[in-house]
Amino acid sequence: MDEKVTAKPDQAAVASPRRSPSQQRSRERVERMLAAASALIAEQGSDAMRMGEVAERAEVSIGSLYQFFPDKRAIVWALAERYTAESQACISEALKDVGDAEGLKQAFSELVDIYYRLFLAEPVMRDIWSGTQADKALRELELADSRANAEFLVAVLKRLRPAADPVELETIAFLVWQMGEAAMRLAISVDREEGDRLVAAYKAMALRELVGE
Amino acid sequence: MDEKVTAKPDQAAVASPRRSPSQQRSRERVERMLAAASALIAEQGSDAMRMGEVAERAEVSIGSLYQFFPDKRAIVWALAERYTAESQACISEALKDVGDAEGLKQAFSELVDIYYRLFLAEPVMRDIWSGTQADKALRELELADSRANAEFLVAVLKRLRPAADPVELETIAFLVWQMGEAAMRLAISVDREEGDRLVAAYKAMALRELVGE
DNA sequence: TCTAAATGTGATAAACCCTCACATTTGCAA
DNA sequence: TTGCAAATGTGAGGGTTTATCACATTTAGA
Repeated sequence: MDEKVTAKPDQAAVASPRRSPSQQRSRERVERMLAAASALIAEQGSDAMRMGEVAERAEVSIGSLYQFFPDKRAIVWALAERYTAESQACISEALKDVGDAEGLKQAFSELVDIYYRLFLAEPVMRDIWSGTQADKALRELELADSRANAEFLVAVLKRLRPAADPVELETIAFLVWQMGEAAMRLAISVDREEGDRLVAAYKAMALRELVGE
Repeated sequence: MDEKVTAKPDQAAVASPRRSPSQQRSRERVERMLAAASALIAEQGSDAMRMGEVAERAEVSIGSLYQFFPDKRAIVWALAERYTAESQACISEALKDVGDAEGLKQAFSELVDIYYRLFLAEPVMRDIWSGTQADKALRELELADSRANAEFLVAVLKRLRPAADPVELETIAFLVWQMGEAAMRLAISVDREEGDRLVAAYKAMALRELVGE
């Protein structure tokens, strides 16, 4: 037989640093690499980002880049992970003290606004979440993130509607959250005016789902 | 100065056939190319699809491939366009005779089911719409498609709620439609049971938006 | 001071996409 | 039928990019 077994690149493989920087020196260099990548993504998008450019801008050899990141996707992934960690903290904070329907309305509404502004202002985040669907590792990160955020919502919902079926609450929260991300992506890819309308419509729809009516 | 002006590939450029096949012979060959591409995408995804493989499987030289498609994305785009044309016809058909709220409920519900089954069964469509965000031409195609489909919905809504603000109806229809696509993408990337729940939840949410409550 | 581990380097292999100069086939007017 | 221009077909090779690896340098700590 002797089939070609060229080991197709396993897209699912976790994109973790191939070597974690243990010395101060290398930790700083890794920061520079990430900063360079971030800047390049902001300028041209992650697809057009070239490993050589990242190395050059970080004042590092291409070899050093691959010392800490197994491949190109791993760099994007590392940036995405930072964003998710940050935003989860923010979301958890915003929702943790919600006690009644009115409070949820307030908090959720603010959260949507914050996210929208973030999407409008952060080219890197925008680019990364756009490419999310094409990359298995990124998609999984986003799903996990979305589930975690939905969990914060579920906690609130359980307090507000203790009689409701937990599975249904989970489903609704997860769906509402994912739709929010979809709405943001949509909103930023049309003109500003329509985007605003779409976000407002989403907000209304989501609140109807979350607090009953 | 003498900057490098390597003409970054203009991702926005329309991906139309570089030469339309005018003879019967070449039209058949183009069909073979598309069929080969479709099969390869089904097997490994459009990202992993190699132009050489497409040519080989279509029993055509690599040069012939590029005679009719300016680049790799153009092949994917051509397949995507076929799908949208087909599905638009189906959607238009399903919605055209809707006269009252109950009819809309019925028709929309069936439409969602059909789409869901399609997403579950069609690896090619799935892959193409997944990659949609990363490719400008594809994103535009999907947006245009979504708008067109939303238009069918708007037509129905205008009949059912003649007093409502047209702009708001447009917004709602567009949003509901886009969320449907997002819900499908989400549903197929989790296990079947949860996927079913999510689609059902989406359906309920969408109907509440469309027919009032 | 000395050594093993950590880190740094860049030429180069490997994989792809796409072009181009040239060959072949087709449609059709004379 | 013949001749010819347009359409179509071909695949070796150019150019770009990702990623590797053998070797050089630096660091931590015994």
